[in-house]
Amino acid sequence: MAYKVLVVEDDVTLQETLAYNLARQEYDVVKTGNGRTALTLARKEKPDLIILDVMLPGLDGFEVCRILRQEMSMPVLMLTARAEEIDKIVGLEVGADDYLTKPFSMRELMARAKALLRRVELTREETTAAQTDQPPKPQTAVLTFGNLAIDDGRREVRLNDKPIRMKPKEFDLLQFLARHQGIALSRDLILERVWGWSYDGNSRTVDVHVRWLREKIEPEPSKATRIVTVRGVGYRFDG
Amino acid sequence: MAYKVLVVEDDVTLQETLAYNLARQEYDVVKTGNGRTALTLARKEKPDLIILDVMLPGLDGFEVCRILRQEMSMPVLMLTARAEEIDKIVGLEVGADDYLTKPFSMRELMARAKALLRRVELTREETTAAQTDQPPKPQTAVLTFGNLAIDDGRREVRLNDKPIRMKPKEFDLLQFLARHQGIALSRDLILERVWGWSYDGNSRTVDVHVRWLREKIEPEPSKATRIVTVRGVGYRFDG
DNA sequence: AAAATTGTTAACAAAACCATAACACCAACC
DNA sequence: GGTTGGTGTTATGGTTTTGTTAACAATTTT
Repeated sequence: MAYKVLVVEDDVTLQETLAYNLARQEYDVVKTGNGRTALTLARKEKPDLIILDVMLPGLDGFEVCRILRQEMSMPVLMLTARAEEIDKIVGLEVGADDYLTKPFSMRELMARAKALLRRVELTREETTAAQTDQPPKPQTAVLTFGNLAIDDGRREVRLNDKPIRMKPKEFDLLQFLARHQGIALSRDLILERVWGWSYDGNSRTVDVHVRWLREKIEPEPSKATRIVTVRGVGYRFDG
Repeated sequence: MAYKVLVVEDDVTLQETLAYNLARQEYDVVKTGNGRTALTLARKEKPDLIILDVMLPGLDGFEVCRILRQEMSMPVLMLTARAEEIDKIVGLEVGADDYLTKPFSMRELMARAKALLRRVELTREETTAAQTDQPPKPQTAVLTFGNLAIDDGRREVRLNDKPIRMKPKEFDLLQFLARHQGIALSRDLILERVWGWSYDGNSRTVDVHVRWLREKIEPEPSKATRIVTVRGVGYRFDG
């Protein structure tokens, strides 16, 4: 699922640049230039990460961070123009998780945001596994279906322990299908999750890729038993 | 005589903040953002205390600490962003004297630094006369993959027991890949971990370095089997 | 100061990838 | 049995990604 990022920055141009770049990474973006609104939004939207400027009209970034810290635990990345403020930012007093001093490169900001979100991912897996008593599906391990193994870490698919060459999209698609094994998935959903929401194209694309997948993992591609067609809907992966 | 403190932190701003605060306490400060330079400086300057960040480009803090521990005995205070690393830090594996998790307050850091230096003062008095003239015995943590050995301690790569000349970045890169053997690593991740966060350049840089590595460790560089390309992602080291 | 070494970038070549179109097929409904 | 709409299949050309080399800049060594 896409991460949600709250951008709190009163400089309109910077705010938009940030939002644009984050959106390009397929993050959901919520933005505001006001400290008080930031609090409201944070409570309502429960973002996975907050990018927070220090200099804000009204309630400043320090305050916002401090207050949020008492209520929630999402990581906060602070932006500041003054190096002297850093003590305060990463210190106990405010307690941000990371910071950047202006001017900063967008690349670095993205890298750091990504790093913070990686941390979220780890804890998220732990906690969701604890909550649901569903069969815990470790996202990192190897999905195995009989003689078929989908190895996340190596980004490799093996059939009878023999690695099979997969194109990137093929791997992503197979992984997505396999992760939702036994559920009929619509082409639209598949497109959205594997190709990304910004993809604007023909849903027949899925068919073609499914065909290629079948070629590689089905003994008889024309009589598919693993990736089954669900007429009127899309496809379903059966172990 | 004033104490000498070595600050190893790649985040320039934090590095400066640390240096500034230490200098205010009348300590002599030597600083670097690079793990390897840290080793050199430590050997040359023989500081009384080292403040060492874990996340460093190239040689990370764990390594630096581990290597130094075999040669010298000054206290090491480690900085980390992740609570999970603590066991490792204070455990035998790394053996730091103290640690702080980011974010921390400058006040607390200063307090701990002072405490560690107090300990130095005591031992210094006791042992100034009876110095050990035993040369440091570099113990080898060697990653071995068939005929390929990556010697952490000596910072040397051997193919069929014959040392191979490696540029620093090449070694760092190879080491990083080898440490995460069997996992597909994205160019972004590689850049972040080997070149550092603030690196702002082209990800093709990785390609070029990989090429050079392959030239040195692959029998047939164009048909790489050790450093495998994972299309759409990056590279993977297979033993 | 010259020379060697090293890291980075640019530019081009080569390979892989993928969306789409066009047509064939099939299954359900009338 | 024919029609219709959904799905299967294949080929293709444009795009993206990666490989490779060389040149340049920066650094270190001599």
